[in-house]
Amino acid sequence: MKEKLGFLVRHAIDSAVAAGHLKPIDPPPSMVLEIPKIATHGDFSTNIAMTMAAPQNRAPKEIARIIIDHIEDRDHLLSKTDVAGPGFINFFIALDRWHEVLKAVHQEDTAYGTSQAGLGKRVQIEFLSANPTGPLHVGHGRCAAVGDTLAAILSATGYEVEKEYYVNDSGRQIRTLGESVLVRYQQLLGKTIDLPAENYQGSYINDLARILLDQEGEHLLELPEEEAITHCARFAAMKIFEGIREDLVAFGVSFGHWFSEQFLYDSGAVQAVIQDLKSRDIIYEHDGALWFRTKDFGDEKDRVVVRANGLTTYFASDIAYHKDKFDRKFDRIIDIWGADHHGYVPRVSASIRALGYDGDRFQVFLIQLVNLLRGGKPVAMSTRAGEFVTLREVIDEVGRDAARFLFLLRHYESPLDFDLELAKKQSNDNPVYYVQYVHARISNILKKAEERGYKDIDWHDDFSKILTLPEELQLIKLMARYPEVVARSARLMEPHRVPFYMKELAAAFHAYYHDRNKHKVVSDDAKLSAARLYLVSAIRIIIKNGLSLMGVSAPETM
RNA sequence: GCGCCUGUAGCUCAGUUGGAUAGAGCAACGGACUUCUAAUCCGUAGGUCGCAGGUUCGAAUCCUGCCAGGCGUACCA
Repeated sequence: MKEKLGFLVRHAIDSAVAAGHLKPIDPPPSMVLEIPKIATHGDFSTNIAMTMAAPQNRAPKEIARIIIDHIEDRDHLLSKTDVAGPGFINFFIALDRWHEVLKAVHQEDTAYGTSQAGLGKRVQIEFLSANPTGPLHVGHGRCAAVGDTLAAILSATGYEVEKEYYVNDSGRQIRTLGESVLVRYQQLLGKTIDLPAENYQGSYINDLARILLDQEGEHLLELPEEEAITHCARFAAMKIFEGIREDLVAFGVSFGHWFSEQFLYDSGAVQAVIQDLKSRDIIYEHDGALWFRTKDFGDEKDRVVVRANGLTTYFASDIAYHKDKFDRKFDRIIDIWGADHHGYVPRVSASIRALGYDGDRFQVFLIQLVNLLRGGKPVAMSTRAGEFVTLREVIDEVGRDAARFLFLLRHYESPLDFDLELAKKQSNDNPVYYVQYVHARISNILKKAEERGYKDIDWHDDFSKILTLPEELQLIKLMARYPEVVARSARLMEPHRVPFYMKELAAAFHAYYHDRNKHKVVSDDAKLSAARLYLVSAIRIIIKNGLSLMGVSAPETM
């Protein structure tokens, strides 16, 4: 709808210029068409006459009038056009043109809302990538929900999307994990050793030690310490990783690729990239360590890649990792990190530029932290002390649908308060059910309608003459906006726009549904019933599509 | 100190790339179930958009400086 109108206006400006009524414009003015807040200002409005006023050296209202005079509305899209305020042009869409939206929704069905902006482009989105040193917690849940939904939204706008999880299965934190498990293992066998404070303290370490003991017996005691630690580390990381994968299944998140950090070492990729950069003097030696000249590429200082003790830093493998991503030829590479990693962005960007890649293709989105509450009171969380609420506990307690919806309901740049009590409530506080209820209600209407003989209703041109109530028109206009909501959500990488739109559509439907005396969907009037059934089933399609982007189910009954 | 994020109704938050009269939900108050599902709806009330300047036809939105909160600022991950 908006595109058609945009075409009309651009065409009008061109013909006004051709007729000599306006000066040629270079570059052509950017078109902002928007839906006014106030209904009496029309279905769409544009400020284009005002932005053209200065370069044209004419009054905005005068320009607006000229543009309107040159609109050639051959398809009778518009019922009225006028100039208002300081120079807005307000457009009123002809009533019967709106109803075609319903036809489009039904025809496109699960594809309604998809678009082509990303067609032919490959995007990789890496998210979550939690270390296999402990179970997923609530904060991970937010990253998972946001990443997964962004992937779905990008996919809906035509991109070929690859979701990847980077597994930090190497390095110091894995060794620490091994040490922690070994100590607990030894304790189980009666040895009196304390768990060092820098080790992982969580009770899941005890559980892992117990499983290890049950499965393999006491033989680890006889191994040299290094070997025992390595063995424990492998065992624990594998077990924890299995758990993470199970949690992700329960949360409805899937990855196309799992990328191992260890692989970057085993394949020699890390050493190779270090050698290469060293030969180009981008990596240099100082105080016995190897430093990357990140400062020359926008970071505030140079960063260590290999420490004086010979161990590589996390940054070293990340350089090789991002090189690998670029070598896989994606048009866009997106990293989604927790906001506590934001200080890390400049050095990774620096390394990408230092390697000669196009830094514009790389974007990092930082997800702000989650504050877990219960009944308004903060729940203490500390990974190191092992006090945290796991994602699994949240899924078990509030359900996957509620958890995902609530994680998505906030702009990712805002910290999120996640209240467990609120998430469980089946009331107005909890928008998940509010939206899902629409799907259930409409499903029920369709079931009832079928019992009365209304089935598989097709579009009929009469519908535009039947569905004329203001509420019905309002619903249709709302439905017309859906594709743009998805497109905008993808363009701005802001998934929260989808649930907000869903709430709005749900509210409009509930209000419509509730006034049954005025507009009951299924009645004795066959034509009216058919038209309204067509209307509500279109709403159901959009609700289902939107929820599907969020990974939230659309129940038939509640 | 420096960097990133945030600041809008009592609370939790939206706000269409700078538009016309500031928007929801919750909480509060008053109403609606003989119904296609009340997990719903209708109404009332609630605002110095953190503060101060600036940019222009026009600012919650952009710029500058403050104030407050969160996070970060390792030869940690």
